Amino acid sequence: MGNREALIQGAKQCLTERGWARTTVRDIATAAGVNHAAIGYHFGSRESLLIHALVEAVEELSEAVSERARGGSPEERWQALIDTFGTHRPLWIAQLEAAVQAEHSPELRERLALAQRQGRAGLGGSVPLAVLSGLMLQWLIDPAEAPDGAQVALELHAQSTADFHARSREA
Amino acid sequence: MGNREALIQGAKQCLTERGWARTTVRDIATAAGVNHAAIGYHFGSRESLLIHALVEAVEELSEAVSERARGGSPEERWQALIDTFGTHRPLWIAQLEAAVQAEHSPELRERLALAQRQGRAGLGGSVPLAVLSGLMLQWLIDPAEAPDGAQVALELHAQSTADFHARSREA
DNA sequence: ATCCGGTCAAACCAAATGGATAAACCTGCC
DNA sequence: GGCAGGTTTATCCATTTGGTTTGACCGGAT
Repeated sequence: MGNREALIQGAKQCLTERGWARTTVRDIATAAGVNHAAIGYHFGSRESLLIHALVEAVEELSEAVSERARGGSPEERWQALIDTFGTHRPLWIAQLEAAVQAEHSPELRERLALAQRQGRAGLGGSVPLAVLSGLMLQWLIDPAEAPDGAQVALELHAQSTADFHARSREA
Repeated sequence: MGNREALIQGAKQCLTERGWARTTVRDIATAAGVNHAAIGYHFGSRESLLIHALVEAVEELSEAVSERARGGSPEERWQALIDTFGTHRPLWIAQLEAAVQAEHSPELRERLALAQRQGRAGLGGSVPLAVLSGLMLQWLIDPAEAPDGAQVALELHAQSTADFHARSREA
């Protein structure tokens, strides 16, 4: 593995362990087992490297999610997706960090917008994608209170009923 | 307004304009019209101030959301909630930043977990909360592609039908 | 063997950063 | 007036930071 690849790996590791704000060029270089001057050589700047790392992580996550988006009952599918919060935790954290940094980097925002369109296509709508990323937020903050696949499937099913009730109440 | 309050306001402003990673003590002090030594005096450290600011923002957002979570048809309610992405954009950005920083601050995570429980109660379940925060992510990254209230209500309703189809396909 | 482009690392640097210090500044009270 | 409390500011400081420079290194082509 060349230094360039090692740096991206190290950056991904630092992003999940310390987050963008707390990651220094020396942290990344140490994690990668490389001199920190290599960052300037290969990427020009710390920010550029971090964005590269985030983009790569987001793409990996996209793939992992789309693999689990099809097959089985809704409950099973939701559970499989929810399980990725644990199995792919670093990628999900990167995804979250990417969303934050996208507010300050048009390039990153563009990449995320693309991944989002793919996500909508893979999951079959804006709402399933919203549910998935929203559940991720809940799971990261308080896994004990986050719902499982059965609960999600149940609530989604109950939603149309609730809607109906709300409509009639409104009349 | 005392310096302490001014600092929290300035911190909130910096958090939305530059994000946690790019906000320095001097940025905050300038935004607040205050000497940056006041941060040490009132909060002890930059991090402590930023966390205070995030917590305050999250609480403001909680309130704004719960005000709009009731009344009207589902479509109207969803639209009212989606509208807050624009009207309360700074607070939503703070919420997102808070979720990221919660990974590195147990205190902040605790506060967010509380707000999350309130959110579930106010919106009537884990899934509505997930939908709302997931939509926020979509809207921040690509407002043009994010769905409106009608679309969300429609997809939510269609969800149970889709579930049914999936179940029968599975058999 | 030598040259050469690309890669790497040790040392260096200026600037920025978070925080500490200590002196001024109020404001209410005796 | 003058004292005492908390508050605010100007200034200082050590450290960290991102980035650059310079020379070594390496593999392949000549």
